[in-house]
Parts: sequence; C-alpha cells; structure tokens
Amino acid sequence: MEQVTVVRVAVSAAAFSFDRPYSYLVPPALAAVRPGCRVIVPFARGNRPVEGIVLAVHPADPEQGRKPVLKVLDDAPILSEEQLRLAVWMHDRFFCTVYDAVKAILPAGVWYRIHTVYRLADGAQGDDVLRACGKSASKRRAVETILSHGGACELTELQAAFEPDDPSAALQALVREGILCLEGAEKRRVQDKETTYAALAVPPEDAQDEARRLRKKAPQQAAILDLLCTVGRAPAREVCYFTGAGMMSLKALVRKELVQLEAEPAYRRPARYEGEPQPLPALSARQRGAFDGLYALLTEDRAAAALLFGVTGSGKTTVYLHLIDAVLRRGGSSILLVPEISLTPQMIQTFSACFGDTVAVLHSRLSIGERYDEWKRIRQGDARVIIGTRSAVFAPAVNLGLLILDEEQEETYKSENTPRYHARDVAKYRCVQHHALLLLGSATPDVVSRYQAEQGRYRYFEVPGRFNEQALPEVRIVDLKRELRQGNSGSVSSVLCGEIEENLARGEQSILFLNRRGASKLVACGDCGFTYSCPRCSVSLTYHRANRTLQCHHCGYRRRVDDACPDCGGTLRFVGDGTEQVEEELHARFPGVETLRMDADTIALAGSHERLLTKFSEEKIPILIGTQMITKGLNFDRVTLVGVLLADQSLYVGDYRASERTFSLITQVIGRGGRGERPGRAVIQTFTPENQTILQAAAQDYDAFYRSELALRKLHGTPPFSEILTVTASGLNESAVLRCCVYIRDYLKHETAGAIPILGPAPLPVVRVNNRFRYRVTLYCTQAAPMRRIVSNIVMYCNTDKKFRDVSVFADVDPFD
DNA sequence: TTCGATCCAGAC
DNA sequence: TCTGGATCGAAG
Repeated sequence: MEQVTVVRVAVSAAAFSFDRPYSYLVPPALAAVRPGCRVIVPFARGNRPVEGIVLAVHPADPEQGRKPVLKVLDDAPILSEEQLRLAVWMHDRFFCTVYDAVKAILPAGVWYRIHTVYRLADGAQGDDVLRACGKSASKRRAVETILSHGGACELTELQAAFEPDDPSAALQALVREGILCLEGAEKRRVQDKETTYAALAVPPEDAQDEARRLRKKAPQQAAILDLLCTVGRAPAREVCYFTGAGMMSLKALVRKELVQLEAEPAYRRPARYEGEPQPLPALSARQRGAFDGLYALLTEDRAAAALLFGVTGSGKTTVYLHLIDAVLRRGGSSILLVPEISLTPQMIQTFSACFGDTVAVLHSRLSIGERYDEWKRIRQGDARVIIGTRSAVFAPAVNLGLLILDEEQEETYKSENTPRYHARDVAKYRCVQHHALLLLGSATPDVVSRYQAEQGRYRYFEVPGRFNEQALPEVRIVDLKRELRQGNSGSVSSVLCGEIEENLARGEQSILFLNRRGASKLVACGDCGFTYSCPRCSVSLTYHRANRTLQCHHCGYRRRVDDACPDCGGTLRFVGDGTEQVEEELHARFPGVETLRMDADTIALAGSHERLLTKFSEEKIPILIGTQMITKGLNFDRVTLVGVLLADQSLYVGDYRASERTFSLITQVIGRGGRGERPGRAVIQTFTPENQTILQAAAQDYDAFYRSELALRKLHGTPPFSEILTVTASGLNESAVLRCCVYIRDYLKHETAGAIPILGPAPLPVVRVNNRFRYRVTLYCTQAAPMRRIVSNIVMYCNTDKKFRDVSVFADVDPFD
C-alpha cells in the first residue's frame, strides 16, 4: 500500500477551547513539509483556508474524509524544534492557543495574511461553466466575476462585486458542484530587502577597451565601466550616483553582457553606535567576585539560574559585559532583557561600543522591517548579543549561552495581553532547553526570586557597594501630618524646601518624585465638582494637552473639552497629576528658578523621554519634577538631592505587591542622587513615617525589607508560598458575568474540595472597560500543575457552554492589574 | 471565533 | 413557498 503522510497542525483559527493538533493529509507534491513549517489548511465546515504550523509529520494509514494540506508557506522550518516545544509549553502554562504563542515567538515581519480565493476547477471552460449555473443569477454572477478576473478571484473582490448582496451561498453551491475550488493565497506584510550590486561581466582589460570605444557615443556607459574597473563591484545605486549615469545606461551595459547585476540580501538596521570600538571596562575587585562565580556556572554547560544582587551604581552592567564577552568567546549568543525601551539607548551605546555589529536590538519602537531584519541577523548567527524588551526573550539566538533579565522585578516583563506570559518564565524554559545560564539582576529583587535563591533554586551573587565607593545618600523622613499641623498644606515640606534652597545656593540639581501610577490630568468643574467620565468604562477621562482632548486610557474614547461645565455652566478647571501644582508651588517659593516637568504632556512636546532628560542634564536645570519615569534612565552627576513627595501613594493601593513596588520605587529614585563626586541627600515625605517599608527604603536595607515582607507573605499565603491563578470573566451584562464567576468559583471549590483558598468574584480595579464588565476569581495554589488543568477545563467550558454565551473567560498566572 | 445548517416567523 | 434573522453546534 502506498505510504501516506499525515501532519499534525496547530491552526490560527482555533480558539483556546478547541485548540488541539488537527491532522491533515500531505499531497505528494508537498511531501517536503517538515515540523516548524507554516501551511495553509482548510478549516471548519466552510473549509476556509487558514494558516497553521506543522507540529509533527508522521506516516499513517489513510483515513477517510481527511482534508489535505493546501499549501506549504515555508521552504524550511521557521520554528526550530525547541521553539515548537516552547509554543506547546506556553499553551499549557499561559492558557493561550499554540498559535498565539507562535505569533509571540515570531516577528510581525514574517506573518502572512491569508486570502480566500475561488478558482475555476481544472478543465472547466467558460461557456460550459456558465451553462452549468443553470438559471441561478447569483451563480452566474459569481462565475462571470471569476472569469473576468482570469479564472481566479479573491473572496473580497467577489464580495465587492456583489455588494450589497452576499455571494457566499452561491460560492458554496458552486464548490459543492465541483465547478469552483477553494484556495488560500498568502501575502507577506514585509518583503525581504535586497541591494542590487553591479559588477563587471568581462575581464577589466576588455571593459577598458569597450569603455574607450563607448566614450563618444555613450559617455555615461563608459563612465560606469571606468568606475567598475577601479572598484570591481558596487551597489548599483552608488554606481549611478557617482557616475551621474541613469539606471538606463547600466541596463544597457547588462544587455551588452559587459556588466552583471547581482541581488544580495540587505538589512534595515536601527540607528546604532558609530563611534570608535571601546575595550570592556575593567572589573573591580568586587565585580570580579560575582563574575568569577557566574563564569563558573556558564562554563558548566548545563542549565543554571542565578540572582545577581547589586545596589544602583554597583556596576552590574560591567559584570554583564564580561559575561557576554565570555559567551562570545565560547561561540555562543546572549540575550539581555531590559524593562523599558527608554533604557535601551544607553545600554545599546555601551554594548555596541564593546561588541560592534554583533549587537542586535529588538523592541516595539522599531519598524516592522527593522525588527524582522534584526531577527534574521540573529537567526543567521550574525548577531550574537541581543538587547531588547520583553518579547526579545523569544529571539532565535544561535547557541544561546546566557539570558539576562536586568531589573528582574519590573512589571513590564509580564505581558498583559494574550499570550499572558512572564518573560522570566519563558527565559527559564529556554535556558533549560539550551543548557544556558539565566541571570536575574536587580537592586531590589522580586521577593519570590530572592526566596528561590535562599532555597537554593537559584545561585546567589552580590556586587557589594557602590561604584567608586560612594556613600549612599543621607535620607531624611518628613512627617506630613506634622507639616499640616504647622499650617503647611503644600506638597513641598519645609524640610524639603530648605534642602532645595541649599542646592540652589550650591548650584546643584534636585529631582522631585511623585510616585503615582498612571498619573493623569482630570478636568473638573470648579463650581459643582462635575468630572468627565468615559461612557464605556468606569473611569474618568484624562486630559491631553497635545491635542486638547479628553481621552479614556482604557478604551481610547476621546472627546473635546467644553468651554464651560456641561452640568452647571461653571468654570472648568484642570486638576493636574500633581506635577503642575508642585511646579507652581516651587515657582512661588523660588521665583525665577527654572524647573522641568516630566509627564505625558511634556514628553510628547519634547518628542521623547530621553530628550527631556538630556535637556535636564545639559542645560543644568535646577529642579526636575516627575513621576515613575524619572526613577530610571540616565545617571546625573550633578543631582545631589532627591525628594519623594508622597511615599504613601503607592503603598496603600492594589495587591499583595504594593509594599514591594513601593520599596523598589523609593530605592531606585533615591539611587538617582549623588552619583557624581558630591554626596547625595534624599527627603521622603509621608503621612505614615512609622511605616516599616518606608523606613527600610530610607535605609536602603533590602535585606530587612525582604525578611519582613517574606514573613507577611507567609502569613497571608501569597507568593512565594503559593502560586496565583486567576480566572476573569467579562461581558456586556454585569449580572451574567457575575453569574459566570460564581459558577467558576463553585466549580473550583468543588474540584479542590476546599483545599485551597479561592477568592471572589471580585471586580477588577476598573470594573467596566469598553462597556464590558470584568470580574475575577483568584486561586492561591501550592500545586499549580494540577490546578492549571482544572482552570483550563473551566475556561474551555465557560467559553463553549450556551449558559455563558455572552461572557468571555480567560485565565492568567499572577496578573499585575 | 467563525460560519454553515437549522429552525421559525412573517411575507407573498 | 420563499426569505431573513436568530440560534445552534462543530471545527481533523
């Protein structure tokens, strides 16, 4: 019997509730298909062509009624075996479809758009076909449209031709009758870029003779030949540019077989370091200690994970540089993840200076083409040092030896969209697969990571002290209650004012920090207190000065501001995120002193975050006022004073991580000061000066913080003493959503026999977004693996059962919102 | 999530 | 009997 090949395919059209490998027959013509290749397959009853990825190929007995693969999209696998395994693993772990994972792993540049194409069946003749349509006008019309398109036509064009009617019934019938066949056509979003080179096709002597002959009749052609005789080979565009000749002359020479054109792949490269190559900065004795330990792990050639603790300014980056250098010497690649794009410019600068063109950059601000080309350079092994944000964890590094997460506690490493992965988890998985070293670096490690280190699951290393032995800033805590009692209700206390004054007198710079999440500006009526809220979400609208509109940060709704209060006709006022008020207050206290505000508006105005920081640093503006964004980024030598205006702000909101976040934030912002030769000072303003977290942050005592926080976590059973899984339901009908959540909770309670804490249903912090209500059930599990299966089941059930028709449900691991 | 199949009510 | 719209159910 003839051998039949069957492929198991993960299809893009599958939702989580019915995502499983689907089997398709491989026609002999497509026998070259291999696991990791993308294919077009007919899916569901309509057999619409959809994209899929081949998970496995195996010989099998022919079975009846199995559908065939229509097309193979990749000549060679686009995903390696390891990446395929990763995609399947992500499906199990993050409650996404395999194809969701594939889309996260691959850059947007390789994606296809699949179009449905109807083609006249083989051997069908125009007249016969029309006759076969009988008296059906719509069939006739469909066939005529397809004939006028040369025998094949895209569904979209048929729909356009039928407008306002729907061609699908007629098309379906024609396919059933065997008159038409259904195909998929693919279109790439981004093309591979090529450079055309011109080179002599004859020996230079012959070319020179020819040039002499052409000098009079075709001087431009002669010029081209002359040039190519000297340089041999050059990009066609440059040849034209330098000779002043046109493409026509070049083409003419090609026709005469004197010159040949050769296409070579070219890369769209993001802006990069142009300066002189720099040697690696030397390791200090303390850095060497950490490096030696990590290097030993690196050379063991088996998977390992380590936590590198070092306060701000201890020189963790230098350790990274030397480790990456070591990996390069061993013929491997390294990935360095950074939490934000705004951190990459200086990192890239430093790394490109040391490693040159072997550095590749991956982050969302690149164009699709640039990202795709960087990805190609990585895949080919041309780039072996990869720096990027969260999604760079998927970079197809050749021979991955080291994966670093810098500032590993940062929340940006967790994706809040499908697939809801944490880069740390993916990194761990990849390092195990590649026998690579996972390195988590931080000045304020995630309590969970620190605990893992303590338990021996991670190796622990420290870079003690600060660079150049600088003292940590001297910190003062100001009790705002007392300030209030003394009649100062402003946002800058008398103590902080005194310090600022001192700095002004000495000509040194100060930073004032407002630790408010998602700082925003409201518009409110000064008379009746009216505020604008989003008609679709349960939040207030935020004012954007750049385009003078009110916007919703959750759904994007926008509208203009009225001239007067729409409710009472009173005067509308702008209630700032605080930075504006602080600035006003400072101007009143220190007339004539220049200040710089850093918030969404001023960043938009300056063009970027870095540009604003550069302005602060270069123009030596005395005072910088800002939110979250100033905690990271450039180092300022002249900043000697840091003020935290209201430390409590992030402390008493949100989840079990509030203390951790506050500690990290305050520690980082205090670390901004005193990086030059002068010592730094910090002032922390708070209404709860006795709060332990604030005291620990002021003392920059991570260890004390970790101990007390861990004790609290143990008491509450929060991570690392459990793993948190959530199931979220959303829908237009609030009571239906709640009913679904109650069902989920009861199901989970039943399945776990009350053995683990299950909380909820609880509304999300913003309960309504885009008219959809969102509620959540939370599980604290100690055995996550079996729970994942149970959670997975309930998610599938709720998304298919008609009881919960208008509710959609998804699960997440330890979400941040 | 998508779309063909099925069922039902009202129009002709 | 035809037709549009809502609903249902399966996806290789």
